[in-house]
Amino acid sequence: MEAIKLYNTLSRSIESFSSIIPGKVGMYVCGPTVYGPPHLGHVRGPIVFDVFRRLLLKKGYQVRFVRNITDVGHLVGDADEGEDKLQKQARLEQIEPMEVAQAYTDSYNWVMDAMNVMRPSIEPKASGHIIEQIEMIQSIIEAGLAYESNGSVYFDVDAYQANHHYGKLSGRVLDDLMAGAGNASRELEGQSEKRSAHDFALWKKASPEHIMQWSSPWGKGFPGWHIECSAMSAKYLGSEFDIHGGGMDLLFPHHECEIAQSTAAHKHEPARYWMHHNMITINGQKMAKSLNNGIKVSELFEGNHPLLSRGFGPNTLRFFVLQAHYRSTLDFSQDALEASEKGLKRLLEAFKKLDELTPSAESTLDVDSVIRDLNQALLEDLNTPISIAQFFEIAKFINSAADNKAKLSAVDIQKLKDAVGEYFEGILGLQKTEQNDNHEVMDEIMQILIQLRGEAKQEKNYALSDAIRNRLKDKGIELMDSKEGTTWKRS
RNA sequence: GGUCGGAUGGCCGAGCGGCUAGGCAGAGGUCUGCAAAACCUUUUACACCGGUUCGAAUCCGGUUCCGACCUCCA
Repeated sequence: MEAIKLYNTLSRSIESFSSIIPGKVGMYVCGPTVYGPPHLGHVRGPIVFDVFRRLLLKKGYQVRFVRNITDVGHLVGDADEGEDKLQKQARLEQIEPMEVAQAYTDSYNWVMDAMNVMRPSIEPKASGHIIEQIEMIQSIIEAGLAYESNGSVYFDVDAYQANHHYGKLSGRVLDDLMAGAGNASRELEGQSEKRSAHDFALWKKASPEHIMQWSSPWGKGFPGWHIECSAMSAKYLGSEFDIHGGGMDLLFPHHECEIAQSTAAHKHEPARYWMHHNMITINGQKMAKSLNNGIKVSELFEGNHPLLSRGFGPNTLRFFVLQAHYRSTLDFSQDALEASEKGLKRLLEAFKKLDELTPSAESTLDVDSVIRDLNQALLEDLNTPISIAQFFEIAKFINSAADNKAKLSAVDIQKLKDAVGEYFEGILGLQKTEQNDNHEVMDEIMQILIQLRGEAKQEKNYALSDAIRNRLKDKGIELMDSKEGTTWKRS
């Protein structure tokens, strides 16, 4: 089996990957909190980890890929202290919290499907694993590393610190955290119940008006902010599994807390490799709700956003994401999207010619080395931009051969076809055809037809103008004339 | 304030000690009824100041900017 190298946040270095059980990989990725429509930031992680999963599969591993849905427990900012995000949204929309969660889960998965991200092997919901979370909290209490206080349960960081290193993943030092805590003006709810400011909640007591609450040994409440991932990863992948992935913004406190909780409950660390992808930025800043600079995926697809003059398809978005290395920030702009779209189009046009090439007796191009580099790049910490660069080499080969400026043998042509199938489609997960259900582009086309038909009408060439209208109608598009002009719609 | 990361040509983005990254845009050419596509050629780089080295975008030190995390976040 070829060696896969990946950057492990735990060691801050690139390591050779080896699985706990030979040939099998357990992978857990933090999924979305489903309280809002999917935005651009939701897109990068799933794509990156999807490519890594596909790489593992292609290299012969059996992979169990778990990605959770968080539908409970997270609190909103200080403006809405103590109120569950889902509850808040539900109140606004006058529907059940679970209905909100379901709707956003569906739209999230719709986006994932559109981007050709494989569905997880298991997609556990936090709300469906309350018992597991309670059990895990109990074992942490039994280990003497958590305490109950006024109906809530907190993780005792100081007690844990006696025998473990809280902060080993993120490189935090407890004293620094204290220094930082003094700086934070915001007073979190229940701070006085804690023995120490850096203790974090495993279970939170719910106020009576709190809709989402469950019975527990400590009274009615809801699980803490980090316990779900620990409980669900252990349930489906075992208390020790291979890879845990997520965004860099989750490194601290979320993943740090996961390590502490799991270690407290299971006496050993949960994951061997921690993978973190970097953020998508816009004008150099990450997209965040607090900055109000997020772009919804639907807005991107439709071009319905102040920063966009037109829409871009999901395949383009996936390509755009993979043109940057996953550990670098990726700056979003219309220009960057356009460059990706054009580049992708060039690749797809070249691939189409693959079937029409007339083979030569021998090749004048080194197909093997390009494919070798392509494979090597993916094995080296998932260097997708380099692997894509090799596909541009391949496109150049194909185009040159099509122009009779180079020769490719039948064997090499087949190798290129296989590379497109195995790597471009199989691992990078890119589609060979961009389904252009793009309203902006469609509308531009329609405006041209409408204008031509208008000119025909001016010349009283009604045979032609009617022919245009009738033939469009046959294709399911209706033209409607009015004083203000002609509009169109799908009938 | 603490911790960590980054500054690459008009834009996006690789590289991390010597060898063209790549894409988009720009320029010239070939082809072409015109366009487009394609092909060939080509212009713009490594924030700044020192140091190590035969050789540095790449290593070390300093400076200046920018960002992430410390709070829900992908």
